[in-house]
Amino acid sequence: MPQRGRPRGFDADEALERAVEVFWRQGYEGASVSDLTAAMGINKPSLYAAYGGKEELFRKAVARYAEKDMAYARNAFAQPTAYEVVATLLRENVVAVTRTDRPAGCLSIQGGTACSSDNAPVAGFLAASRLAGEGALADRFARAVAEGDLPAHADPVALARFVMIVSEGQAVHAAAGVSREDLRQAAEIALAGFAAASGARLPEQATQTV
Amino acid sequence: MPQRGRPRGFDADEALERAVEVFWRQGYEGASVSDLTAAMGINKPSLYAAYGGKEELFRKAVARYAEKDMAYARNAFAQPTAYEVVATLLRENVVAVTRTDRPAGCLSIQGGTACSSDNAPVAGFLAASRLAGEGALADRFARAVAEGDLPAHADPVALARFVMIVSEGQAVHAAAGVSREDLRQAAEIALAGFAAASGARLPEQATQTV
DNA sequence: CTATTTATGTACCGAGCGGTACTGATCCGA
DNA sequence: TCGGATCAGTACCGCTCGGTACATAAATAG
Repeated sequence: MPQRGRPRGFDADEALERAVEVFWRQGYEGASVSDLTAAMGINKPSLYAAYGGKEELFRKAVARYAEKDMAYARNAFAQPTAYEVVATLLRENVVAVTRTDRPAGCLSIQGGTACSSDNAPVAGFLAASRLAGEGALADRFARAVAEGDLPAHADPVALARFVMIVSEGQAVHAAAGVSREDLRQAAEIALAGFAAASGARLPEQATQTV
Repeated sequence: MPQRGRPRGFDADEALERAVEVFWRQGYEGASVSDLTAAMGINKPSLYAAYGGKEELFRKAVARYAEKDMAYARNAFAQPTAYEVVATLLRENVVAVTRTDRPAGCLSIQGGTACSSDNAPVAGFLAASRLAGEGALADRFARAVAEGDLPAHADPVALARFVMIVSEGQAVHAAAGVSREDLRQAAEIALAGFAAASGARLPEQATQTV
């Protein structure tokens, strides 16, 4: 179907990308519509016509973030063993939250853990999406138990929770300015903890020490 | 020195306590001055006269929070061994971020990890205070190395970072509504990781498994 | 008593918020 | 070339923001 009417004067996908960065840096409440339109290079009515409003734009931004900036997580899930899943997840998470071409931390947390009662749905939406990722990881660990890759007594849900907690802590730390190398050390300690607590089969020799 | 002029019609300390809860639940930016005065039971001019302004009130609220709600941390630091310091810290942190008589999570994170550029000092202040706690923990671990309680090759700074990362993740998770018991499991995994990675002397038998 | 000092409560300030009405500009199809 | 459709830009909406002026109430000092 050919286009009808005047064509859009900006790239909606690229403008959304700019919005991602503003929300990431300033949070949902800290990002004003004026901040957003300035970064996106458009006017307010264009924002409302193309995305529906501030909250809808935020949800679209989070979706884009999950697809582009969290791609490493899907890659991690595809690793053959639970240990390698966690190793990839934690190490790649450290890289993701400390990219120099991106705001520090993670949009899912920077977006807002707390907010005014008016915006409570936003914080709830972010929390739910984080917990959804945790559920997917638990499913992956359950598969590992079924495959004998994790021992039968391992608790997939508890292990997934631990890994996500570490990831979230890494993101908070990164937002505070902690360096990639410093976070890497912490990731290795967490990985050792995972190995010790889960009884996971290790790829090489022993757990690392700091 | 006797009082001069009309006496204050409210308890400044109790009102500050109410402000702590509002900031904790809604974050710095999400808490409007009207929200605060309503919860504190005072009018705006009283707030400005007694505390100086919104940002000053927030700083006083954080100070009060650190003194009252983080008392468990000072208790943890006084434990005799590094392992017990971490065990107390992580376990008590789980309790602190899931109190039913308090907002979920931790003011230091709920207060705001990201915010508008106008309020950047607030986020920076919170990040700095978290990292200060991490430094204190690193000092405690350094003492443990000196005392032979941690092996000489243990890295106090890296270990402290790991523990704080887990604490922050626990707070984020708690704010998302995860239960105390669920967080406890994660704390035990982290503790096992600390033991495995640090080579700390354990109080009893072996590391726990989930 | 009056004078002084401090707190309270109302009413208000300029500024910015999220969101929109309206006027033109720019494309398509007929 | 013209009509319908969609977008762009300005200018504005009501509302709330953080913060304050001002008049009044309640205490002490003399």
